[in-house]
Amino acid sequence: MSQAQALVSPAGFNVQALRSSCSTCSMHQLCLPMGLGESEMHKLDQIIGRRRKVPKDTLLYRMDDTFTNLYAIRLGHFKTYQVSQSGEQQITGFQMAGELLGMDAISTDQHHCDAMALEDSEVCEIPFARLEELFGTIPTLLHHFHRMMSQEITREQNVMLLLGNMSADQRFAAFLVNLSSRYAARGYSSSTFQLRMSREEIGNYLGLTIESISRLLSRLKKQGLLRVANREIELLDPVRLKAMAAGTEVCD
Amino acid sequence: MSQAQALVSPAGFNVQALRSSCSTCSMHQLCLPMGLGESEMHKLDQIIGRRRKVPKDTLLYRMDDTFTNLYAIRLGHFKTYQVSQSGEQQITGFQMAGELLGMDAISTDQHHCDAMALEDSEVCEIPFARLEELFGTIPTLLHHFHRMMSQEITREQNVMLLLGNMSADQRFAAFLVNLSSRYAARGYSSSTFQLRMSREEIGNYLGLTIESISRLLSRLKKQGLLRVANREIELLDPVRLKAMAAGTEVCD
DNA sequence: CGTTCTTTTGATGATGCTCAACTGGGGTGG
DNA sequence: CCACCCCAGTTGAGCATCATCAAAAGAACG
Repeated sequence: MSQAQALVSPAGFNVQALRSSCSTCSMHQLCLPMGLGESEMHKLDQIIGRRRKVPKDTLLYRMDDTFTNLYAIRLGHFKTYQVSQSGEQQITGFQMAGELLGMDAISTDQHHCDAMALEDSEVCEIPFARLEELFGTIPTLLHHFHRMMSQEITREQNVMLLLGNMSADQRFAAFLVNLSSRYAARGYSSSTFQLRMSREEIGNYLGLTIESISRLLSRLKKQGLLRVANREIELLDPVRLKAMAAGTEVCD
Repeated sequence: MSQAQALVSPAGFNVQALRSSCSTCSMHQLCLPMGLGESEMHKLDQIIGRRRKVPKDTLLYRMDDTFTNLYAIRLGHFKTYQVSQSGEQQITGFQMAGELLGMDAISTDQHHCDAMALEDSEVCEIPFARLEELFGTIPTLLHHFHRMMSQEITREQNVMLLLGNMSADQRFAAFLVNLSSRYAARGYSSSTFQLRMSREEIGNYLGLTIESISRLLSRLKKQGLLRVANREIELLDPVRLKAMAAGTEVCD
């Protein structure tokens, strides 16, 4: 029975339906199997474990858990955060469909952060040991995996730049522009989208307080750069917003 | 002619002498060849290009350079920094012997930052394409490479934590403690070492100004936590310093 | 031994934080 | 269906931390 059939099985719920299949996944051009041929993608499918649902506010993994799987986000949004020695949490990233979770755990075989679903989500479990075996036979896969790890490194460097020497205005504008482009890459609107995270979470990520985020939103709204209704956001002037992130446009 | 012979060749300067050899390198237990056997290390030696000298204040590579090599630091210290759109630079890391430079460039085949020597240094050029070929035959090497990339990711996450919600005191203490442990791992004193970077560079890295760093140094000196003479540093009370980094000990 | 660059120290000020009160939307129970 | 509550978010006032500006002192270099 093919997986496509399984997915429409009249039985409704079906264990087979929970098996992941890269070829039928809308994210496969952004995710690990990018650039693979049919047969290679099939090999990858073989090692990918179950598809796992992660309800909102639930942990996918937790700091110090032993590392066995990477997770590809199939659906939904996550946040990853570290907890400092003094108990403060620092959000290190917001991840969306097509992105890979858990790469920071390879170095010590222990996860270095918590990963929590911001909404009901689904991930594909990828046993890392078996993935490494596959690398030997599919160089394309290996190369793309390296690109994804490298991309994570540069993403974090950009956040360091943001936290290290950008003003509150710039940080927030950069944050919105970043979200916008990631939604665009997924075929969604680059101008209208829902924030999946609270103001507090945005503030934490950007090294600011919830009050600052709230004020920032109000000001950008007043300046006609945004339309805001709760977590629904519309970017009215992406060009000026980018200029603001770059520090060209001063927000007054 | 063996490489060991080449190194002591009476001819003095000698092209062979500039060939790298992992087995004779004091850093090989920290660096890429960690855990490799004799023959595997030899294979790695085969692909490693020349050993390259990088004089102080010289760029090893520059942002937007096309990526062909990773670099293993054999000797010396480097800084990597990004330049923001507004022209500000943000130092993203200080690297020392045994560490790998250039991993952020894999994702786009272009370097994403500048790498500059903080003192006269030497690196081993590692052609990445050939390294990837080797991965197919030496799984241990591949696995360790993944660990090194992953380690870079967690390192950066720690910096995000530092920049995102630590006070100036905590940042600076964490910085010193980090240097200390890295020197310890290399067999140097964990309490006495030379800062290879200027106060300005420290400040830039930590998201602070040079004046703040200077004041911080003066205060820690007055409190008896440090001895400072120019760039020579002695940590007099590592325990309290760690407590300060953790936010337990308040610096008054 | 002068020149230049880095560092130190002091005085002042702005950005973003803290604390506090208020608003509004969504869910729940009467 | 409405009233109420609760939580997330908003707004305001005052304040702290760290930045900025300025000047002097000290190291490094030729």
